[in-house]
Parts: sequence; structure tokens; C-alpha cells
Amino acid sequence: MLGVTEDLALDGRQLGKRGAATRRRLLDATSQLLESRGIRDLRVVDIAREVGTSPATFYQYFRDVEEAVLVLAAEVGEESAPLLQLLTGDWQGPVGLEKARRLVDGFIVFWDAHRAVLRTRNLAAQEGDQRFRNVRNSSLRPVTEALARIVPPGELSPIAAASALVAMMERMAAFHIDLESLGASRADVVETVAQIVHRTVTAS
Amino acid sequence: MLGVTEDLALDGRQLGKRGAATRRRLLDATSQLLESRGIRDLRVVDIAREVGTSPATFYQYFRDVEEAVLVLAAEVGEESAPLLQLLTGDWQGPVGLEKARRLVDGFIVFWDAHRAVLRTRNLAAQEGDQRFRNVRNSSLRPVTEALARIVPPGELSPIAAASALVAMMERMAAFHIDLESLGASRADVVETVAQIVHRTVTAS
DNA sequence: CGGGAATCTGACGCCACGTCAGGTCACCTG
DNA sequence: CAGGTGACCTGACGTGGCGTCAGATTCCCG
Repeated sequence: MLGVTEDLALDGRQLGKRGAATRRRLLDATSQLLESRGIRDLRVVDIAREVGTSPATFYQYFRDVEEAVLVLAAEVGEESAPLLQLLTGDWQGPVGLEKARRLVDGFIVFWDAHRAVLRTRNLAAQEGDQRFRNVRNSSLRPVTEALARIVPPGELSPIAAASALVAMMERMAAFHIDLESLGASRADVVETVAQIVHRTVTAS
Repeated sequence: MLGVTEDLALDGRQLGKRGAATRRRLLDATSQLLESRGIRDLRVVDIAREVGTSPATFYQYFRDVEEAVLVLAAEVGEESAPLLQLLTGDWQGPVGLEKARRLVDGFIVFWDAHRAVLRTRNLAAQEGDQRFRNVRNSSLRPVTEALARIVPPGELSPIAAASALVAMMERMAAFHIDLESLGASRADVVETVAQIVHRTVTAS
């Protein structure tokens, strides 16, 4: 689907143990370097040096830096799956509110763990890159759809409401650190966003 | 504040009529090209060719492509000011709901008019560029603060709630076109987001 | 131990960047 | 209107990362 598999190099040859290890080290270096700079300033030569290999080696496994980040984004995206377990059953009352808190908290933990890759994924998706859009959708669509199933149809469009809530949660997860300087603690953010989610989902 | 003035070239000389016109044409070309590609693929040589001048001329006015986009972002950011007029008075009841609708609609109109520049502004801000963060904050902080003043303190942190709502509105304005293919029309988005905003602002 | 596949890399042509010296243009002044 | 001053423009160039390829090296298996 991504045009990138785990088992083949770009020239089509089978990947052995050594090749797989090199590929992994290149990915890890890419992920690490992405935390200290934007993708625009991430040079193949830097990644190669970090791994202790030559730039030409990088091109054995990835077409360009973007493609390496795409692989990372696909890997990371799957870690949002556990959030789906919260989006089941009855969301009315205090039990639902607690689920909302855990959902919001889960978003923040997810983002804190993979901030650099997720930021870059959304950036590329927003710039129109279809591959990154697909990866982003694969990660968020199940959450959005599960949430939409919980929103009662009425004045609100379930799809629009679920999309809006996911957008809000994702954005707050991405930004919550900046809010501290404005006087909103992490706990404030979780509680407030959870309240908005819960009220939207349970209101008539 | 931006380290970029309207009256001086980068070498410090005074800008005359011809220089100001060239600078403006470079900015317009940058804005236009930004609509068909991401900033990563926007070359100085393309902007120069579009204007019918040489790359060296570009560097008379801007340090790099990013700086030209920064100027555009600062210009565009000021157009969000009219939204502040809606964030006054009483937001209870149907009058408040109508204000919410206009606020959400205003966000969407704003984004539809300046999608490329706003997208790039947020992208650079998210990547940590402080200059773009400042420009983004200058545009959104007044809206966020005005909204926070309307949210009654209680279970919700006004600051967190206002930030979350602004995040939601901005994101929906950026994404609403993609939602059409999921079955949520522009009208659905406006109404649904307006409802969420209104309910959050008026609930106990 | 031989051989073939997998893996790595030095070397290279290409292109955009960003600078600078020097040329051109516009306006003002006498 | 001639001359000159400063604003404006650009051709030419050094730099550095990109992406490729041929050939060298390493690994693994029979």
C-alpha cells in the first residue's frame, strides 16, 4: 500500500539480516534527528553519518528522507489502536466522562511519545502528500468513525462532530506543552477537553 | 518585531518606488506558487522566473523563501481581526448560537481565502520556528483571549477551553473540504462546530 | 574453501543556493 | 539637458547536498 515493504531493498533484492539491521538503524537515526530539527533541514548525509555509513547506503533502502519518515509514520500510527477500546459501550454519565478523560489522556501520551514523527506526518499530509494522508487517515479514521457511532444524530452531524472532536484532541495533544505558559496545566487540558468531548457526545 | 520592514532592503538601503514594486511582485509570486506546491519545493529560481527577474534580485529583499512567506503570513494574519467583533456581549441563547455560527463561518472564509499561506505558517510554527509562532500567536491570541473571557469559570478552565475551541475551529476550517467526501457538507460543519462552541461557552 | 548473492562506498555529474562585483536605470540638481 | 548619485539589477561563481553507478567488500551456504 505504501509502496514500501519490509523485505525488499529499492533495487528489488531480498533483504538479509544485515540489510534489515542497517535499514532499522537508518530509521532510528531519522527518528532521532527529526526531534532536533524539521524535515526540511534533515539531510541524508546527516542520517548516514549518524549511523556511521555513507549516503549511498541510505539510497539502498529509501528513495529520499521523506520516504523514511513515511515508514516511521506508518509504524507509529498503529499505536493509536488501543484508543479504540475506550470508544465502546455506553458513554452516558460519569462512566462516559471517565472514558473521555482516558481518551484525551491517551492522545496526549501518544503525542508525547512520538511528537516529532507525528508532527512531520501531519505537516506532509497538510501539504498535500497523498502517501502521508493515507497514513494519517489509517491512524485516525478508526477513531473518528468509532466516535461518530457514539454521537447521537440530531442537531449535530455525527461525522462532523467526531471529526471536530478528533481535530481538537489531536491539536491539544500537539500543543498542550505551550499552554502551560498560559496557565493551563496538563490536568486542566485533560479535564477541559474531556468535558467538551463528553458533553458533545451525550447532549441531545 | 519581525526583523523585516517595509522600507529597507536587506543591505539597509532605502526602498524607492521601483524597489517596493519589485518586492511586492516577489511576494505575490511567492503566494501564488505556494498554492500549487509546498514550501519545500518552492525554489527561489521559480519565484524569480515568475516575476521575470533574476534569483539575485530576490536576495535583495528576502534572506530566503521562508522569510518571504513570513511577511505574507504577517500580512494575512491581520485579517482575522474582524472576528473579534463577534466575541463580545452576551452569548446565551439563540443570539449566542448565531454568533457562534458566524464565528465558525468566519474562520472558514478566512482559511479559504488564504489557505496556502496559513497552512505554511502553521507548518513552520509547528516545526519550532519562533518567528512563525509569533505571527501565528499575534493572529490567534486575541481571538483565544476574547473567547476565554466568555467561558464561565467552573469545571472548565477558560484558557484551556478557549484554546481547544480555537484549535477545533482552525482545524475544521483547514480540513472542511476533505470532510465533504465523508458526507459532511460545509453547512454541516458550520452548524456542528458552532453548536459545540456555543454549548461549551454557555454550559454551567 | 569457493562462489554467488547481499551489502557497502568512492567518485561523479547535476542543480539550487547565496554572494559579489560591476553594470544599468531613475531621478535630481545645477 | 548634462552629469552624477544612489537605487536597482544581474552574470558569474564557489559551495554543498542530491542521487547514481560501477566496483569493492562482506556474508553465507554448499
